[in-house]
Amino acid sequence: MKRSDYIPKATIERLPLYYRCLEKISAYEEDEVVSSRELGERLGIPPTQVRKDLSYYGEFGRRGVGYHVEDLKKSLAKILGINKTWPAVLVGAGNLGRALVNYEGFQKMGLQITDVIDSDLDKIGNKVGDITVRSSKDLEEIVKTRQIKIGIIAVPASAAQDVTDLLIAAGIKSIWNFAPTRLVVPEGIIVRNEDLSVGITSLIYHLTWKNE
Amino acid sequence: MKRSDYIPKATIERLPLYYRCLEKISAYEEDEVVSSRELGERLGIPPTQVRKDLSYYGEFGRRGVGYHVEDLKKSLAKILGINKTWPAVLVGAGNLGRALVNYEGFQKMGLQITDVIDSDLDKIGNKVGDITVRSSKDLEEIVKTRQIKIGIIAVPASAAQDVTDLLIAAGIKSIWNFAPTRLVVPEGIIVRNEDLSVGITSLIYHLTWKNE
DNA sequence: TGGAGTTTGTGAAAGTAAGCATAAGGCTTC
DNA sequence: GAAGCCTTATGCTTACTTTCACAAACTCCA
Repeated sequence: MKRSDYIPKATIERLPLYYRCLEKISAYEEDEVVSSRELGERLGIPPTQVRKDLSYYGEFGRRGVGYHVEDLKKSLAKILGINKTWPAVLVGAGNLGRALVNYEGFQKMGLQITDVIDSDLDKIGNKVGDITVRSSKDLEEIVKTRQIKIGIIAVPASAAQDVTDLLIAAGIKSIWNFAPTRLVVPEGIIVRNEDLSVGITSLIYHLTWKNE
Repeated sequence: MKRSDYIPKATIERLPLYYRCLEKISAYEEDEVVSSRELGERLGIPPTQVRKDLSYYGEFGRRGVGYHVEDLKKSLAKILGINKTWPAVLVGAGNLGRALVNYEGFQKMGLQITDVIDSDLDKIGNKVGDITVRSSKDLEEIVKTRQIKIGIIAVPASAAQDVTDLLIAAGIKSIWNFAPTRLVVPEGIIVRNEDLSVGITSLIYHLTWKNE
């Protein structure tokens, strides 16, 4: 697949939006074709931006016509790597952990949380959705047998670095971190921080300064 | 308070990180002063970036010395608007809603979820943390009496627009949206989307393309 | 007091991302 | 099959963000 040498980070953040929008169109509309204008309107993104983003990966549209919904959806799935299912292990069976396990939207994006780990002896053995909570002693075996590459951290900030080290020792390649702290990881490990406090703080900031 | 005419969006996203880092230093270290170099190192941000970000709002440091931890913390709290407490109403008492209510980190950032709304009759009357779930019929009264400006949407995408309209009708000024959909709102209403699927998809993308 | 060593604040330069303008292809109608 | 109207793809321009470079201010020590 074509792929330009340099692709803006912001473009990569928009691709999932395009994908999800196409899925919606595919499910609820009978249009076979969609224009960059319409796609953009639905997402609040200028049409030139939509086209430029897609152009980094090839020519998916037909001039004078638009983009074929199903084809573009498939292409985007392949670009994003969500044309296959990625098993993942989640650490932390608290409220947030349970919310993540039960969140329906992830399945569609290729994420499948297959295992849940917690250090709390009271929680081990309990069910979270269909999954039985296990001890971190089992982590390495779980990662190996399922060939898991993604670890999800949903523990308090104070425990996050220890969990990170455990995950990496077990062979994890990438970490989705919900703890509000910066993780130290070896070269080559991908970390994505999902810091909810930043979101609310930036909202409060805008509320505070709105009329000045 | 000084504030430059134009401030990069990215700067505003970093301010909460500085604030939280200062809080940690203030709580666990005895240093009274911190340099932009150290602050940056702890967060993985270049020191010049730290200084530039702060400089949009004034001169907080002393040359040759650094920044006084407590003073800078106070200044940032004021800049971010988190020197006061912001009451908020959350709609959607599902797993995610419960996780948000019980998340400890928000309190420190000025957010206090005071009320929870759900349309599910089975959930109304139940407790989420210390809060009793109420019907959307009570929304307007809740918002008025508590002078709530922030609404949090933790319902499925299909219900999100209806909830948005309700919140705005009740007098809400800003929305923190966890539903994976774009909300249509009148001029002047602030919306912040917290789209978890984007995070995991971008992680999978990087995992997919890592070695090419 | 003065010189060496720090560290901030900021204008200027470099690097990144978005938006514009236009060429090229495609459909429809007469 | 040609004119008119769409829509994509993309080089170029404009706008935004980060990084650099250095003056200014402070500390410490001889």
